[in-house]
Amino acid sequence: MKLTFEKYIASQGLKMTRQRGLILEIFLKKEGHISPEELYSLVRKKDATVGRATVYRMLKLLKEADIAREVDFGDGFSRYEHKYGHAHHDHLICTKCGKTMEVVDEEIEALQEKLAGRHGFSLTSHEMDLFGLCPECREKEARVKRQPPG
Amino acid sequence: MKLTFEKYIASQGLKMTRQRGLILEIFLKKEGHISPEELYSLVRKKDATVGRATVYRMLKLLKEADIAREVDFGDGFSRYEHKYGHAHHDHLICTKCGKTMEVVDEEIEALQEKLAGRHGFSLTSHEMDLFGLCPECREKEARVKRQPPG
DNA sequence: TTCACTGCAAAAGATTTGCACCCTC
DNA sequence: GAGGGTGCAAATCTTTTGCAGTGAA
Repeated sequence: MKLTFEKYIASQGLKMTRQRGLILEIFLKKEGHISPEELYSLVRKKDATVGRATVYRMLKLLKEADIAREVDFGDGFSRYEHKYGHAHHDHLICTKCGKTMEVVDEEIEALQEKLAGRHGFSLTSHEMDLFGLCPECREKEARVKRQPPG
Repeated sequence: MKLTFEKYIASQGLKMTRQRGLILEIFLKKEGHISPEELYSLVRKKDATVGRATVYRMLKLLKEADIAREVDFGDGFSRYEHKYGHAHHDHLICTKCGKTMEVVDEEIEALQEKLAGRHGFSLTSHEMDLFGLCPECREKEARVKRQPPG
């Protein structure tokens, strides 16, 4: 993965730097998605001199190098996840506690292709986010109903 | 639809105003999605005294009244669409020309429920955006390949 | 008459950019 | 040594908010 990035960097006539190495390392360690701000704060813990702009610029680069994927839960800020050991997947998002799960359903994937095909589209990517209540929050909800406060 | 809004307004102890009437009217006329800025500029054409904040506040209200749905294509700004004659649907988006189509596939909808259920989630909503090339852009693409410029 | 509503301008919050200096290659 | 990279602060861009005046019920 690091190699992939170095190859990309070289192919574009760009340069490898201490900052890029550090950001990449931390980004790859993080499973699931991470916001630029979270990443920035993790990076700062290791090296407080790195600037916020560098993190943003690096994320853009990672996307171009096809190492990161940008996801958007529509809550006002972006998130990124690396593709290492992470094939494409969709998200189950709890609207109460914010927990997310990565899921894939091959049947759905296939139907998406068919659906697009029926309209003459050729698909390059998709994003599917399913919002609802996670098991824990459903349980809590049920408990509240049984015994209302007050 | 206008009635639905008026009912909602009344039920919340809010008031109907000239601005709200105008924004609602223009919003309902627009098929497909519209960004706050677009809506604002359409409204200004009819009444140049309406403020941008009023449009934003109205969109929030329309969402609460369950008349509008917010969609997010992850390009940095929000979009809204009304539900009048618009059942739930997903989107096919051309990454080249930006054209969008509304689509629904009952089979996919059903599988989404099943998928969520397998993980103990109860769904309240979802967003599915399929990105790719529309028929026209595919055709153009193919033509370019056959006869490269230069 | 009472509050909700409005426009404006300022504020907020995420992301980008201009610039002078730094450091790979 | 050349040219890309960096940090910082300022700039952008979308959306929200505070406020004093306005208007619906």
